[in-house]
Amino acid sequence: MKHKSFSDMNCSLAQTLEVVGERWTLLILRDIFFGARRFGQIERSLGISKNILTDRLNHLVDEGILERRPSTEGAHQEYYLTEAGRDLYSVMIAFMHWGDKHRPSPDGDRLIYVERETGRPIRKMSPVSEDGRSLASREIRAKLGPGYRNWI
Amino acid sequence: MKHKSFSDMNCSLAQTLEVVGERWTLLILRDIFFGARRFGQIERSLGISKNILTDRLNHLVDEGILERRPSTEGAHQEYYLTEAGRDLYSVMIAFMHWGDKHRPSPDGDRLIYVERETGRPIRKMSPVSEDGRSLASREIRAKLGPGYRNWI
DNA sequence: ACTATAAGGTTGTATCATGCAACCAAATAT
DNA sequence: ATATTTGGTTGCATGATACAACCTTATAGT
Repeated sequence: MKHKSFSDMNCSLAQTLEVVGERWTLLILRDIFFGARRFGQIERSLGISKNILTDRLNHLVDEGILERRPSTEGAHQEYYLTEAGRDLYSVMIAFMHWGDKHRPSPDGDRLIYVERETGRPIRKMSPVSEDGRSLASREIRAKLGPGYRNWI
Repeated sequence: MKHKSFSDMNCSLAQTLEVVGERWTLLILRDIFFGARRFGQIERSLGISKNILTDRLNHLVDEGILERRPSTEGAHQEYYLTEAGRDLYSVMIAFMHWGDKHRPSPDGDRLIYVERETGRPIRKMSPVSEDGRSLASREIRAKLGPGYRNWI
């Protein structure tokens, strides 16, 4: 009676949830996106149990999201995002923007994402047309692609 | 010894995870985005246990993501996305696109998201500058906003 | 009218995941 | 030489999930 796996679900959402869908995982990645490198930094920042953090970091390394590297100074390990890990930035920002809008702090946005070069805020995450227009959910439909095998 | 809550974490990501971060939740929303309205449709589509589906649907209604409405024909209930629910489309597509890229089907993309009007594919989800350029994660930084109270 | 079946759950129980405390070895600081 | 920090591992108690059984109401079949 194990927990059901999503990995046989021929669905890109299900596949992604197998990688980053567990409790704590996206919060760990948040810390690493914001500069955390070491086990103890993440542990203190989140108040997560050591064994859970160990499990999650190992899983993320196994899945190719993080890379574990020995520090150049000192004997500890450091965790770095791989390219696949950096590609999760869109997912993280989409979560952040939803929370900013629908579960706001009474004092305003907690973080503002800006272009590094110009300092100008980025757009709220949203689907975007080829030519750069933001699209609402009802302006979009899903077409079956070559990798489709039924669900629903 | 309850599971730790994220809701005192003054972080938009943590707040959003309290709403849609549990196992199954995003898959349930996927089905509803794709047209499912009834308990049984979702149950059969996902192979989820009835009691878990009941819990998740109630939670999503409580959180203002779904609206439960009696059917006009027949006596069953139907579930509809609220505006806050529809705003989760960005989150779902971001997950989907990551899975398409990094956990692909051998046969190609499973679903292709297109503009309803023109049929042209939308862009891959990515942060976008004010003037519509897609941005990589290293082209972005987070500034502290008025609602910031420390973590990390 | 009577029976069968489907929809939409609720309830119990077994197992998995999480939280917490205790412990530990190696490196660093005093 | 001793104490502390770091980065874990292990064991156990509790919460979450999976599954089967059951239940009520509504619809379908005869």
